[in-house]
Amino acid sequence: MIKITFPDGAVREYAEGTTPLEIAKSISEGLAKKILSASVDGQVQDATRPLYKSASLKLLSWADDGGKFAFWHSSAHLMAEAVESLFPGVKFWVGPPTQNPPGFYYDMDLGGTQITEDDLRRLEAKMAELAKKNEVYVRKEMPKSEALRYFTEKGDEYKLDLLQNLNDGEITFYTQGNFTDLCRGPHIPNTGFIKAIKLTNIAGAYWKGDEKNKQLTRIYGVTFPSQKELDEYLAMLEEAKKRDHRKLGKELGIFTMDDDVGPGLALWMPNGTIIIEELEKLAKETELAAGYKRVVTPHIAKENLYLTSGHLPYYQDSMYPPMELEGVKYYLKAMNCPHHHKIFAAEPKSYKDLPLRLAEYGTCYRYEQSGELFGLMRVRCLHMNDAHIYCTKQQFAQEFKAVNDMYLKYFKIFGIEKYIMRLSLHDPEKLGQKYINEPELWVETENLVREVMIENKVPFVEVKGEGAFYGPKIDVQIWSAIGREFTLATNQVDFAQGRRFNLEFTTKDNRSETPLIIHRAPLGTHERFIGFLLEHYAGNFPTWLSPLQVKVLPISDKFADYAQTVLQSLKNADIRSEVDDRSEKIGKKIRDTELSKVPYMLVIGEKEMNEGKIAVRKHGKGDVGTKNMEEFISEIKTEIMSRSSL
RNA sequence: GCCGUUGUAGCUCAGUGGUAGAGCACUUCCUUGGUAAGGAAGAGGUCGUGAGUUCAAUUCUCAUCAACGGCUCCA
Repeated sequence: MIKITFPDGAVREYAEGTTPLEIAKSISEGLAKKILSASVDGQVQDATRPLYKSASLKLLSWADDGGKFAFWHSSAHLMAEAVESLFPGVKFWVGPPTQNPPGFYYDMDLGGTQITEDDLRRLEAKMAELAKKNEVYVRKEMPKSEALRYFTEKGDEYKLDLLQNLNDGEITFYTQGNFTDLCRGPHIPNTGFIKAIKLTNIAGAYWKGDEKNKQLTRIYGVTFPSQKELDEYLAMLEEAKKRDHRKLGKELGIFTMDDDVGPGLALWMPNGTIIIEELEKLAKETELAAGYKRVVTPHIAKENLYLTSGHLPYYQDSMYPPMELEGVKYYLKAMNCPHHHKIFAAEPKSYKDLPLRLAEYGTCYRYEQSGELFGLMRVRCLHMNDAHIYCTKQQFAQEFKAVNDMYLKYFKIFGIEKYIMRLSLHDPEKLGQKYINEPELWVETENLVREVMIENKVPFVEVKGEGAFYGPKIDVQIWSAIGREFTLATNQVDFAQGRRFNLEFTTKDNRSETPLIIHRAPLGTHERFIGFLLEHYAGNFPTWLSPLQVKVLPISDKFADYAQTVLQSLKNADIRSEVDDRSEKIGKKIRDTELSKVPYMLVIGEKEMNEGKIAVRKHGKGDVGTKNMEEFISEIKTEIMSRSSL
C-alpha cells in the first residue's frame, strides 16, 4: 500500500499502481470526470499514470494551470493528428501549450504547402471529429536507440534534432488515435474532454527561433471543455479589442500616423498633446522635488559621440543611417545619455556636485524593424522621460532606491497594479558581443542592484540576457490590451560609459574618480506610456489627464447665453471646457459626450438658468444632481490638482 | 528583416471585368426638445501606388508602399 496525502492534509492509503484518476473515482465519479492531470509531489503528470510510491497528490482540473496546460498540450497533439490526416507527409517540430495567448501552437514543416484560413476550418472540423472518438493518450517509454531508429526511418530530421538533447531513459512517446509524437507530456486522459475548438491563426516561425534558420508554419489554436467557455473567451477578445490604444487613439483624436510622414512616426493631435503636457508637468514637478536639473540637447550628433559611448558597434542597426555633412557623419540620436555625459563633462566636478541628476524629455529616433512597429507601443520617434544620475559608489544604493520610489509613486497616481519588475542581467556567453566585456563589473553591479531591491522589499524576477550593453537594469513589464508584453519603464545601471567618456570628479581626498551612472525613465516614453494609459483607462482618462474636462450642454439654444456664462467661469478657472451648441436634443448631446468620454457634463436649461446653477452629470455614472458653479469648480479643481483617478 | 492576411467616403464595412454603395460622422433646413440616437435634404471616393493582361480594370496578374497577426529584434 502507498500513502497519498491530499492538499487538505488528509492521508489515505491506496494499492501500489493506483492512478490519480482512480483515486479521483474513489472520491466521486463527478470529480473524476473533471480531472485532467495530477500534481504528484509538486510534479505535474498524467492522471492515468500509476503511482508506486507514497506521495502528496493534487488532482488538477480546468481550474488549475497544470490541468489547463495538459489540456492544451493534448489539443496540440489533436491538431497535429488532424494536420497529418489532411496534409500527409508533414513534419512536426514542437507544439507546446501557451499562457499568453491562452491555448497552444504547433510548428511544422509542410514542405511548401501553403495553409489557408479555409484549411483551418477544415482542421477544426477534423479535430472535432477525432475528439469525439475519446481516444486515450497512451504514454510509452522508449530507449533512445529505438527512438532514433523510429525517426530515422520516418525521415524526420526535426524530431531527430530534438532527440539529440535528450538522455536515454527520459524519452517518452505519446499516442492518441493514429498520431504518435515524441513528448514528455503530461496529457489529459482522452480526447473526449476537448469540446470546443478554435484555430486562431497561421504564422511563420523560425526553426528554433533563429532568423537564420528555415521558417516553419505555426498554427495557433485554443480549446475549451465547453462551447460556452469558448464563446466567453471570444467575447472577451472582442472587449479587449475595444481597449486597443490604436482604436481608441483614433476615436479620441489622440494621435495619427500618415504614410507621407513615415511608419512608426506618430503625429500627436491636439488632444494627445494635452495629455503629453500634463505628463510633462507631472514629471517636472516630481523631478524638481527630487533634486533633478533640466537640460535640453540636440536631436543629432556626430558619429564620434556614439563611438565614444560605445553605442555604434552595438546598436548601429537600430539607428537611422547617418547623414554626411562636410565629410562628417551625423546620426539622429537613439538615446540621450551621450549628450548628457557631455554636459557632465563640460565643467569640472567635485564630490560636492554629486549626485548630479540631469533630466530631459528627450526626443529619440530608433530605426525599429518594420515588422516590429506597433501603434504607439513600438515607434521610431519617441519622447523619453529620461534622466541620468551621476553618483559615487557610496551614493548608489540610495539613488537607485529613490528612483524606484519614484516609479512606485507614479504607479500609484495612475493606478498601475498589474506589472512585473524584472531584473535584467547580462548573458556571460555574449560578453564582448551584446555586452561590454567586463565580467567582474557585471557581477558586482548586478549584486548591487539585487541587494537594493531585496533591501527595499520590491518583488522582482531575474532574467538573463536582457541587460543593457553597459549594465544591468530594472525593467517594468506591462501588457497591452491584446496581451503583448512591453517594457514600460526602466532603471539602469551604467558602469561603462563614465569611463568611456572620461567622466571624473574630485574626491574629498583630492583623487579623481569616475562616477556611476543611473539611466532612468519611470514614465518610459510618451508614446508607449500614453498607449498604455489609453488601454489602462479604456479611454476614460481621469479628469486631470482628460483632453476635454467639461462639456456644457444647453437644453435648447434659448440657453446659449447662459451656457457661455458657464463656459467663461470654467475657462477662468483653467478648466478645459466646451459648449455643445448644436440644435440637437439633450439626449443626443449626452450620448455623443458620453461616447467621447468627457468626464463631466453640465446640463443647463430653464431651471438652472433661473437659479444660476448647473445640473452635473458624470461620465459613466449619470446625473449627480444640481450644484452652484462655485461649488462645482472648487470640487473639480480639487480633483484635478490632486490628480485623482476617481 | 522573414512568413501570412488586408488595403473601397472622415469612421465601420458591402459590392462589381463595363469608371461604385450602406450606416454613422459632416453641411443646410425644419424642430427648441430635461439626462445615451427627432426629421428632411445635401455634399463627399479617379476603389493604397505603379505597371501589365484586356476593346474595357476598382475587380485579373505582377511589383511596390502601408497596416494587421505571428517570428526575429527591442539601448
